[in-house]
Amino acid sequence: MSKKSTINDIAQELNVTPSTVSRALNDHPRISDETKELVKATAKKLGYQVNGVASALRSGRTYTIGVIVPTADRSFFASIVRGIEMEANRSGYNVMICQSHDNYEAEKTDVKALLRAQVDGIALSISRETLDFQHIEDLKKRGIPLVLFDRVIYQSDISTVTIDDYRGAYKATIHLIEQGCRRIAHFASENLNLDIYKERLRGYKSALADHNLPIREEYIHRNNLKIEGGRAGAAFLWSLDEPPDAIFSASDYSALGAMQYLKEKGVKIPREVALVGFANESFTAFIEPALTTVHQQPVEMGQTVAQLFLAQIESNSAQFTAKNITLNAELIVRASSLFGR
Amino acid sequence: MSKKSTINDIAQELNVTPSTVSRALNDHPRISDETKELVKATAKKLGYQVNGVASALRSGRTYTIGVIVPTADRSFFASIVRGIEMEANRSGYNVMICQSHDNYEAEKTDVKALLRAQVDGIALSISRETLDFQHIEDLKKRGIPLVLFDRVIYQSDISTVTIDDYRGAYKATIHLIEQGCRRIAHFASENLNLDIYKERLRGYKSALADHNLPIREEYIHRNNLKIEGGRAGAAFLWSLDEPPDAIFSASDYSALGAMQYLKEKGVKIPREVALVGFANESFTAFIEPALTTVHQQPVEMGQTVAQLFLAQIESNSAQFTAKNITLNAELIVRASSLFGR
DNA sequence: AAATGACGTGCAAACGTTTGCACAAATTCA
DNA sequence: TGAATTTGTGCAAACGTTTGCACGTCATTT
Repeated sequence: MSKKSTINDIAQELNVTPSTVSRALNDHPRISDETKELVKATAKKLGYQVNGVASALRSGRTYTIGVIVPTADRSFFASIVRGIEMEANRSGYNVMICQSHDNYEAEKTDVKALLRAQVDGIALSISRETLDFQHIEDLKKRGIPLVLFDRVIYQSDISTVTIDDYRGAYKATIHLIEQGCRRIAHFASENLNLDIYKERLRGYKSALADHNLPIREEYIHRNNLKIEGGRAGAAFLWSLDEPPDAIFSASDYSALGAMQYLKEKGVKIPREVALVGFANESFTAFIEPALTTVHQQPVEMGQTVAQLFLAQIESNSAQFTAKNITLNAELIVRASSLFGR
Repeated sequence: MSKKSTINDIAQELNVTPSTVSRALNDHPRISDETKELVKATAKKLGYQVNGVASALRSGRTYTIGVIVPTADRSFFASIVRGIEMEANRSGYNVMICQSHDNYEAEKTDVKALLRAQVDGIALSISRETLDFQHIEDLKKRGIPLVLFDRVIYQSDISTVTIDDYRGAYKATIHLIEQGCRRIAHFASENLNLDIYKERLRGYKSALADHNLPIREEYIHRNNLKIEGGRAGAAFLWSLDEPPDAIFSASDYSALGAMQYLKEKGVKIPREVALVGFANESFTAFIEPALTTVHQQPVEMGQTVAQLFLAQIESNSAQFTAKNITLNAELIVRASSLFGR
């Protein structure tokens, strides 16, 4: 009920001007400590709450950073968001989260909504469906601070944070080779417009090449990297004359799909086939056998995104040079890849 | 770079006043179709984007609804958020998501941040740690439209959306009894300040009573309902002279913990003990045996929250009576509860 | 032909802050 | 002691919209 109070109410109460109140609340150096105390006390007394909208309109800064993720319910993205939040909050920024649900149109709508809300900048992980990057270039043109993460495109003036997908995939494949696997299949994304999947494929191929193993095209199965994709992939591979003895999947979900299919078929994991996923989704530790996977340091990624972002904002944007940061990818060995056991 | 354009720019371009432009853009009935066309065309030409902040300041409405969830990376909450988003977007509202991480202080901070952002209302699921509800009453006093969901407190003037935890728990327990289980244990929350856990406990007890089964206090284990809690609970139960032949856990996570412990101990599930969880987290379908659980209709819950909320906003708040809506809980039977097999 | 009403637009204030500039009082410096 | 500087506050404009009120121009009604 109690009508919201404004700095004017405080000003009246104390017989000073709104300017003084504003400065006092913002700890302006030219305001006496005495006045500050008084102002803050009455502010509390009146239950004053700064009107962020008014403040944003005048100052041009909302202290809000917009984050667009494909989906917030994957532990990978959830952790990134958390990392961003942690770091942003420390500097007094808030985070506004939008989900694209891996849909191009939704991604564009989200961008619009965030611009409408006048966020101070946008952190974005590109949806899988997105093929046209005009909306991203528009952001750049408008001078909106922008950081891409994980699913990025490389462009001279755009900052990015990614993990080393290439080395992650390389490590995973090497691990399988070391376990004695020789016929290693790979689940790749059906559309390779996103670099992350290209890189994972490249890492896989390099590892094979470095160990003089042939790259057999029929072992590279492109699917949607979801559970069904993995099932389909496994079904295809086990229809071959010579099925693989290992699968390195570019996604935990398709690895899970394969695992389900193979179990149903009675193929023993990891005795007859070793499995490695990618992303360290939380379920990978719960399933049986537990899935070996590549950890992507999502919290650190989020923190890095926020740091880059804040740096970009503080450095009055004019002469900010885009940075491309790559984080380490770490192999987490669990039961599913211990071939032969 | 291109400086943001405003309605003034459009006005100048067309030799009309900003008022006309504003009205044209908002499809005011008194503006001629001709003018509307013109205005919208030049708006597009200039790449005009409404400044939501300015609009919000003047109109007092941000068309943003704030949502506070304990954590966004549980599929339960993620789905609720999605439901809210769907419904809100349809009415032109945006959603601002905050996570309390089940922490009381963070919850209060989130509320402040949302108020600062002048959201049109708040949807909140109370953190597990929250024992003091002053901040919620403050919201009510300030006249902020408020809807609580899932983890709620009942108060005459606050709208809530919950599922029927009592009947969900009752169904789950009955199911176990029908499977032939007679010594059914329960994992309850260690602090019962949240009604949902009280209700689940009550449903469990009622089901036992209705079938003339004794309620044995040593079979009711209170823990944090996380994985460790479930492990501890199972460890305790299997230290008893007569371990149970079923566990109905108030949470999927503690059910998982119990499952892990029991597997390690060599207890066969569901041959020797049946297991039922609560919430239908996504991993429950993936683990082995797949976990029987209670589905909470989170998307519908989210949609309902949004609807209640919008109704509350549109009905110029003055005479809005709080509603308490309860959704159905549905038992999803999977392998883990098929006792004896 | 005068009165009425609908139509289309303009005027100007308002939303609650922030902030450049100005200015008086107090303090410091030479 | 006078000048220069610092300190503390006020004035008023500005941020980009929205919106109540007013007003002129038509078409319609009586």
